[in-house]
Amino acid sequence: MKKKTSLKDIAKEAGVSIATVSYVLSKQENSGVSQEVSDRIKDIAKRLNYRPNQIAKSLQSGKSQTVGLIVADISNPFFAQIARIVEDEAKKYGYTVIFGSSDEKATKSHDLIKFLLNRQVDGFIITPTEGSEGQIELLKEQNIPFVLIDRYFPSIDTNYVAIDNYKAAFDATKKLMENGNKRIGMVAYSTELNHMKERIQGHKDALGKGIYDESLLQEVAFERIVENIPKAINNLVKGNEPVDAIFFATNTLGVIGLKYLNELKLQVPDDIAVIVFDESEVFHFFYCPLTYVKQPLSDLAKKAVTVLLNHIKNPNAKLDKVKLNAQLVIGNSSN
Amino acid sequence: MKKKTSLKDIAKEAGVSIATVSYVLSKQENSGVSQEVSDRIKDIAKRLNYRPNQIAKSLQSGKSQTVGLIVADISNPFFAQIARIVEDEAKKYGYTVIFGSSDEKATKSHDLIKFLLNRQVDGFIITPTEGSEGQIELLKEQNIPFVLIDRYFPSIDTNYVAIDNYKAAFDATKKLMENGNKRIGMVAYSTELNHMKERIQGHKDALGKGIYDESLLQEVAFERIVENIPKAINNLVKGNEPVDAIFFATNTLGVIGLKYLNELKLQVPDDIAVIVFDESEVFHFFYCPLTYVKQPLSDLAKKAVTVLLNHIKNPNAKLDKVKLNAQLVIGNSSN
DNA sequence: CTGAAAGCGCTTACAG
DNA sequence: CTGAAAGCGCTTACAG
Repeated sequence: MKKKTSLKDIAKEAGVSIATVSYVLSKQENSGVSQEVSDRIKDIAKRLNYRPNQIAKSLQSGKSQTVGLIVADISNPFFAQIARIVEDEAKKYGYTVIFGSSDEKATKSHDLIKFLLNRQVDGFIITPTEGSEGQIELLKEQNIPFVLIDRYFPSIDTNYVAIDNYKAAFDATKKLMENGNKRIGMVAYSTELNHMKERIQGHKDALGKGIYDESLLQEVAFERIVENIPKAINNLVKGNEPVDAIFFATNTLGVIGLKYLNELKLQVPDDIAVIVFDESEVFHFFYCPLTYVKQPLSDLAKKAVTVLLNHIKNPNAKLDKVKLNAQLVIGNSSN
Repeated sequence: MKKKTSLKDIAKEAGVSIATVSYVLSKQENSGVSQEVSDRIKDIAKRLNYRPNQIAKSLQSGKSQTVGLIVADISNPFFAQIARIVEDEAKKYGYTVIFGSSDEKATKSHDLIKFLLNRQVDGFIITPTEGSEGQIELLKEQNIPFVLIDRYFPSIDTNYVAIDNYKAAFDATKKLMENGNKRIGMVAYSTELNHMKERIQGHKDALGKGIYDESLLQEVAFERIVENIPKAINNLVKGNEPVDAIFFATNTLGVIGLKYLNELKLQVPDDIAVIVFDESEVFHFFYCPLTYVKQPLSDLAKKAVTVLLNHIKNPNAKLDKVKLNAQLVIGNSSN
């Protein structure tokens, strides 16, 4: 097991001090080391396959050049896509990303934050879970840079990058109305998280006081989607007043919901019109083109990184509250 | 911006040395610090919200308690799932995971390895890309613990955890034959990577000398799948001797392929029988249940972590070469 | 039962 | 143009 080569090794070999080697190798052009010595050091470094120890640098600088990414579940394609973009974007600026999955549980998210804080991450990108307000407040108090993504807490003054969910849901429902649908149901998650509340409100307001009634909104719990989505859909399509259309509030809800509509032999869009929030590969696979609310995922994630790095650099920067617009897309956007 | 509290702060507050605080807080029961002092230190640590600096620990110990996970693309659900399992499994043992996506490019993979090596990862879990043999050899030479996952190089003696791809493909094709199909085509990636070679060979051998002919194998390049899969399928179904069945060598190929079969109005399985290597949510969505080769993804990823951590602990452990069996699953395995 | 000291690999004023 | 020294936050023999 060869030892890794350190500055000390190079210094010994070159017959100079560690400091000199450090100056040369950290490319401070103005270091004022003679060309001859500089070249010799660089040669030796290359020959010995020198790799700077980022850990030591971090300890010295107090900066780990690392960001923590906390998502609900990295295996969910929505978050996996975000992770990928964050990865690429962070790498551009020399940052590494460490990720963790909270499973929508506040306790897990709290553990993750502590774990990553021990790891000295310079900042966080977080999709906050329900009930995690306390943790977020704590990060604020400790002046740890972070940005919330996808969701945020209106009650807490933080950086965030999100979609204008109200408008997106409003537009989607209006679209269904324009197409002649009267009763438009919605399948949503039952949660206090504001991104969901906004989507629900958008749907409600689009329909308007006269038309909207409570039975049009079907909420299902995160943990029980497979069992409860069919129930929700039955409530919408099998009552006295079956709906003409359904608006699914997320990708996952849409996947499972459409699968169930298939089982019911309900044709989309002939029997029932459907709009799904979010677009995923899965839908490109459906027997007919769907309409979705397409989130600008790439912009969302890139912006989150930009905002975070800016706040890491400049702790006193004023907070960024970014809302991006989603788009209604008919058919697959990749086509 | 409050400074983070360090051992020094606690020591000062408690009126003891840093060493004593360190002993108490690292829970060496046998440290021999008096109960009274120990309690006082713990109180102060709690009050000051002490969080050990993992970076400093790492520098001291030479171990970062971090593993590098290099996959082809974290946004691909197959790898995202692996990432999730690796995350959970690694966390159990106190390890953090840093991931990176190679996009199946050897240069990117090489850069990632160097980047993560600077970060002092204790070891790697890698899905090697075509042409990355050199990098893998280098890791070996430097005695850096690593395990290859999903694929490996038969020519290099390394740890790996993979599927018995030959058997899986052989069984899948045999299954199609049992069901009465004669001409069975295969859509595969064009690559030298052995997992693909083995799948191709399994298909070939199952059909046997008499039946197999070159035109049954359609290979498409990683970079051009969207354009080339339709071509490949046309070759299979529109020639003089159209195939009865198609075996898709991966999940992604299956998704795009089935979508195209749909466009051709070919019914599965009535017009054509299909088996897809790998199972994903996407298929649960298809209008009829499919048959797939189901990889034990969870076991695969867990095993990879176990193997890696074992080799980190015990650098002289003999190499682990693990092949797991895939299963033929009819319909959705989650039902 | 407790502390002084060295060291992990690096950077950065400061002095010469 | 170059080096000695201090320090980042921690651990760990060693001495007392």
